[in-house]
Amino acid sequence: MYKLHYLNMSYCYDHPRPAVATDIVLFSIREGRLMLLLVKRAHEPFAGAWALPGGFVGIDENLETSALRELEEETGVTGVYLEQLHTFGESDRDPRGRVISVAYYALTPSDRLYIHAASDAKAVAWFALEDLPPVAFDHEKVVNMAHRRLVAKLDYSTIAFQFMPEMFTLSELQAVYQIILGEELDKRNFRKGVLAMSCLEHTNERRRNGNHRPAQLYRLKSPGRVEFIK
Amino acid sequence: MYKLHYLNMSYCYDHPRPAVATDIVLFSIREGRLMLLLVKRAHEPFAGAWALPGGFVGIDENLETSALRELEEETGVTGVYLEQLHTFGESDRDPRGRVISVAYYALTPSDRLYIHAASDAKAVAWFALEDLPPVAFDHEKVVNMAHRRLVAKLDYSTIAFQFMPEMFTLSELQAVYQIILGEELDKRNFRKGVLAMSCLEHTNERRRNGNHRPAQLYRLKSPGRVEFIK
DNA sequence: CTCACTTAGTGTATAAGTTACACTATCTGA
DNA sequence: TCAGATAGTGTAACTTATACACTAAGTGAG
Repeated sequence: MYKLHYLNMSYCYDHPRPAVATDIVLFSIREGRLMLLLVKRAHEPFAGAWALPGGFVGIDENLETSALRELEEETGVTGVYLEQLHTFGESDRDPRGRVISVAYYALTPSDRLYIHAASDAKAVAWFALEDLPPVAFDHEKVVNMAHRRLVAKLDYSTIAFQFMPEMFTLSELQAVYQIILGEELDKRNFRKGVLAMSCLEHTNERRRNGNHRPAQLYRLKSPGRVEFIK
Repeated sequence: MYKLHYLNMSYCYDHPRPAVATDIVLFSIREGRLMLLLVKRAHEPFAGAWALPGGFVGIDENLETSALRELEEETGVTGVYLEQLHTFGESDRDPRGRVISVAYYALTPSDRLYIHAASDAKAVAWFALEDLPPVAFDHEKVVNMAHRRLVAKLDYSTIAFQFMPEMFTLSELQAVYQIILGEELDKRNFRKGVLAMSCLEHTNERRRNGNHRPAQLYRLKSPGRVEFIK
């Protein structure tokens, strides 16, 4: 039976502490599919297996900072939209000992992705969500929760805009929604819906590609990537 | 600049680790108000100040277990509904050093509350949410997030049922919603709504108190306290 | 230069869901 | 038996969501 006292620091010094890590589920839309970024582990345990990018939190490092740093170190990806997902702390989730993982999910537009294996990750690659390889630790659980959160937030937030580049057409935006939701949406209702949020403004530019009418380019109204409804 | 490797355990042993704690925001409806449980701190820092119940996580202890244990040790309260809220990890949130806190919120019906100051808490007391004393650390932020979450979940989940005793009348349930939302609800629409969820069944018992028509008693349909929509 | 092709862009009628609203029912206690 | 108190019930108006088909504006080939 534990006999710990609340914020009695003697416990802090006298007892072994769990390690604290961050893990990141980075989503992006690529090749018309919802994909996420995995790194190939170089070391035991699970050496050679795919896993979420992540790593241990520095003693004076904020959690978000840690997540962004690990992501950059292992994959070279920066400038993503980041949100905390859940903290996974089952005492047996890491075979080497107690590791508590604060999981984040991140979103990035498809045009801002250059990735490279770095740090001690052997390789970095994008995988379609519905076609994941086996992953290390409890990372499948983390990925599933991140996906459920993403789908849920599509309905009541503007989170999907984080997948879009600076300027985009309404058809492109609709395609993103359809990919994440896995269903077709009605074009007119979709446009009515997103314009009713009144967080889009149309630029004076158009996208002309292919032998057809060029599409109006839109951007987010308020400067920066704002989320209006949490 | 950090040079940490992902799950390279050498980091774990070579570097100082943050302490990990759990904090619990326990809500209940009392005296017609939404209240939460605070403990008076016995030790520095913030000795004598009110704070959320909580404490350090044991090295082999699951996070939920830790939260429930701390709650019981410090306040005597058991058997609550518990859900993870958020993990607070700002590097300066505790004056003594790095403490990462996994915050939970908990709900309990008003009839199952016996509280007593225990462990090294000087005192334990319920406070109305809109009339909180100054609280230690970043606990005000934690409380605010817990409250927002609670209000948000009223709309799309059956979480409010966790405030109810085994059997309750629809008027009592409506009162709970009104207290949490801070607004009056239409009686007929409310009853239509909750009955449409079809997770209530009416018992054959009635509550007769006061000089008026007795009310039908309901209970949750499925055994246990189930939440249907996460 | 015009025609075939491709995607962009637009409005309306119906269905579904939400809101507003007032009276009768049933019990207690004087 | 009557006054007082809370329980319990339905409907019409309004708002929101859904289903649905054609015209517009480019490109490129013949």
